[in-house]
Amino acid sequence: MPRRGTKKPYIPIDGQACQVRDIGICAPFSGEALGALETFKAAERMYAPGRDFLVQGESAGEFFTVLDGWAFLYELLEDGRRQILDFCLPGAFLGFQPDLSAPVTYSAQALTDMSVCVFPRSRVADFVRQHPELGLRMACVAARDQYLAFRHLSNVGRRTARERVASLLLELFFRVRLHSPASSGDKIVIPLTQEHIGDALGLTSVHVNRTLRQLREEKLLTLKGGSLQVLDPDRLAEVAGFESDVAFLRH
Amino acid sequence: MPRRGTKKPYIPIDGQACQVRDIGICAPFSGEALGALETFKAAERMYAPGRDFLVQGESAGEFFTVLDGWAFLYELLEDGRRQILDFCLPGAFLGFQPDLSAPVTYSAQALTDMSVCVFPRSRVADFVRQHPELGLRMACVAARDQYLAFRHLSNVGRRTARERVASLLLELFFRVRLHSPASSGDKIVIPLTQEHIGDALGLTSVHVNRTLRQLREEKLLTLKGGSLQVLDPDRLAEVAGFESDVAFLRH
DNA sequence: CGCGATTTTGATCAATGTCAAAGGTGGTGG
DNA sequence: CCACCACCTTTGACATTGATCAAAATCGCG
Repeated sequence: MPRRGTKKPYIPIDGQACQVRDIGICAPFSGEALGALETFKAAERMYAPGRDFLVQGESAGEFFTVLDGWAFLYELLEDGRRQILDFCLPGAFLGFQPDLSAPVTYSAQALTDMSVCVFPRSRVADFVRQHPELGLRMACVAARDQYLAFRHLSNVGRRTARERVASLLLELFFRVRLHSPASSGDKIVIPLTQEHIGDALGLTSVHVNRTLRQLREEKLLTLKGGSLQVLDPDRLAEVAGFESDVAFLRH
Repeated sequence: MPRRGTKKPYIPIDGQACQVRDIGICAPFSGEALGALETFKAAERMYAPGRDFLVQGESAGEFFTVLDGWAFLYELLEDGRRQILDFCLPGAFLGFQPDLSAPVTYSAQALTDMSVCVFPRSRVADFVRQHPELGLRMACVAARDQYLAFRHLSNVGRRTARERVASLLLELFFRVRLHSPASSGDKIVIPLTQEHIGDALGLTSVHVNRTLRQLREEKLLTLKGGSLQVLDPDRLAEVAGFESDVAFLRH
């Protein structure tokens, strides 16, 4: 939803306008505050697919907003089992934690080429004191992320494989379409392997494969070569067990 | 850990000092700001066990800090399956969400008699503008809660029943002991049924029962009549798959 | 003492994991 | 342009975990 008809004061960043101004941590700012926020920002950076740009157990000293591309957060158990905690799309805010000097508790890996906006942890407290809006905004974003994490937990804890797969794919479908004005067809680009999907849902990739085949045979969706086509959103939503409201559209 | 040797300026609330001053949302405040915070607070309230004080789908208009007692957050699927999202102990902060007028996305139920501190959602934005510390504090608490939710997700998604049960009980064991100066023995009060445990871990209560029996037979713990005794914390931690660091002790 | 809720146990079943191997696919260097 | 390679997908046979159903034992409490 575009905010009131005001012309948004885009800040040129390295020569181009910020693409996530309206959905990221900076959304509530304008005018002078936006300029100040610009001084808070430490850098802009790019990562290649497969790159771990946050590593569980290491201290990071910075946090991020995703400007472009996909990433995911994950946790690794000692024996190699992996749980994907969240998929991060443009606008996502990650790496912030209460104890700013402590090691981070999860890893983050790029799925595609991506660019991020980097903020230094050290100055966040000072900056929030000067610009209270930012603290509130961070709390709000964190609350929304908590909601997503809770939904994710319900899926994994209390739904069947079929429901989980349908639910995840449909959620990503909506999240992607919401912020890419181009694609409003039934097809989106989704840079995940079946193993990613399994690791997000607490399933093996083999079982994800079988489940996808089933959904394909029922003409609900196609997932092939990084491209997801949702053939019957309504029926798929039913399978996923979504209630009528689609509150998560807010991302 | 007590903050520097300063005498903490306890606010008398309805005649008694706040028990969660150091761990709740109010921790960073003192002096005049603390007085202001007091004016932000709307009420103090008590709930009996079993009482749903937040209901999924309804608008609440307020959020809470737990002063005393236990509660849990949960989500209900249409067919009655329940996922417990989090157990709330004194100091927990719940009910805050980005869109302050939207319906809440989860329910909250008291497990014991409990008392909560109530804040009005409507005034939070104004209040944060006046007291930026609060925004930062809320963001920090939210970040910590996200960490707990992520751990929970990893447990449910990628661990066996045995590991999940060990992990949850050990975590609660530490969380309880951390804030109740009295109990430093190997026994804590834990007001959960096996069904609660199952609903938190994505298991049936029957299977929780069998798993508990196994752990009991291995002399790792006892859970009986609302009382948990941890007989061998080290071996239990091994079963739970905890890495050496016990970062969650921060709650 | 009796009742509802909870725990415990057994027998059986279904969902999902494991292991293994055969296709696909895209990218890279010769 | 082809061949090869790494990685991903697909499928089959079988194993295992945890679910389901059902009933008995126990507990807390009025």
